[in-house]
Amino acid sequence: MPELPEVETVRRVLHKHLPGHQIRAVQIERPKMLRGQSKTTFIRSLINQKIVKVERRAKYLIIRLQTGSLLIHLGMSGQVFTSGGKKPAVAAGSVLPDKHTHLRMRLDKDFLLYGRDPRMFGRYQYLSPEAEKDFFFGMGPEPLGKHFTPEYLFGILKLRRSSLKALLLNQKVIAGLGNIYTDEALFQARLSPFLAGENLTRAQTLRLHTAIRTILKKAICARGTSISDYLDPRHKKGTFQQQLRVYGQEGNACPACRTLIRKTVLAQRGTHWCPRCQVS
DNA sequence: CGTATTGTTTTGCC
DNA sequence: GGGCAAAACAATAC
Repeated sequence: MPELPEVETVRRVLHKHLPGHQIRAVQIERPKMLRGQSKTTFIRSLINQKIVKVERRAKYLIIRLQTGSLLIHLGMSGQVFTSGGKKPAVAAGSVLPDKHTHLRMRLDKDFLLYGRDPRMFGRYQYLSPEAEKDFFFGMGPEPLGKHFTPEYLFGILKLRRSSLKALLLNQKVIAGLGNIYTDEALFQARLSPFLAGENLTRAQTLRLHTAIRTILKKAICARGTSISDYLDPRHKKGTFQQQLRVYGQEGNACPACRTLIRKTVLAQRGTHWCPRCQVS
């Protein structure tokens, strides 16, 4: 379930290894992953291009090329694996590429890059320099960036009647939060996920702003959350699952007050909260 | 075999 | 025309 911290972890690993490499061959096994873009256009756009750097916007990986970029969204179960020199892309005991490996790229110096996605909720896409401007238009600020201020958050929540849960998941409000970090941030801020944005006080907004940034920074430090299948490009698990306080903790005691953590559906998502700590 | 899982896009209502 | 909610969509594990 890659959200901002997982995608950022993947970005950092890729950025360490990929820049300077040239793309020699591209295979795409499941054209559906291209979301309508033609396979030939995709391959023709990538081939012989040199990778300049690897960036991230929201939950999107941007592998920047000399001309345009390769955009990767990991969806729910997406993984990117690389290997270079003597290091295999294949973890000991695993079989790669397998039937879920939809993207295979050979770079120079026998460097490999695989895209794997069992549920195929993710996407691979080539973006021309012009297309990229439109693609991210209207997306909310990066929560760890300078545009995400308490004033911005207060201003945008004030206008909205939706629940905090729905608003934090809305990428036009804030970019990069998913289900796990939304629930964790609301718990840390001691705010009910049911609370409407417009009812938030300045003090509560400040708490939420701090909580979002703190949780994301901690999760990046922990290299993300590996609950079911998330792995970084070198097959390394994250460790933030050890620090989850509400997500997946239904029926367990709240770490702050020992009340049992509850779970319900809100904004069409599984939502975890402490009914005592998160009352308003 | 129905249910749960999630992020993005689409649809239709107000 | 924008906010909002719900559905659609992608596919698998259990």
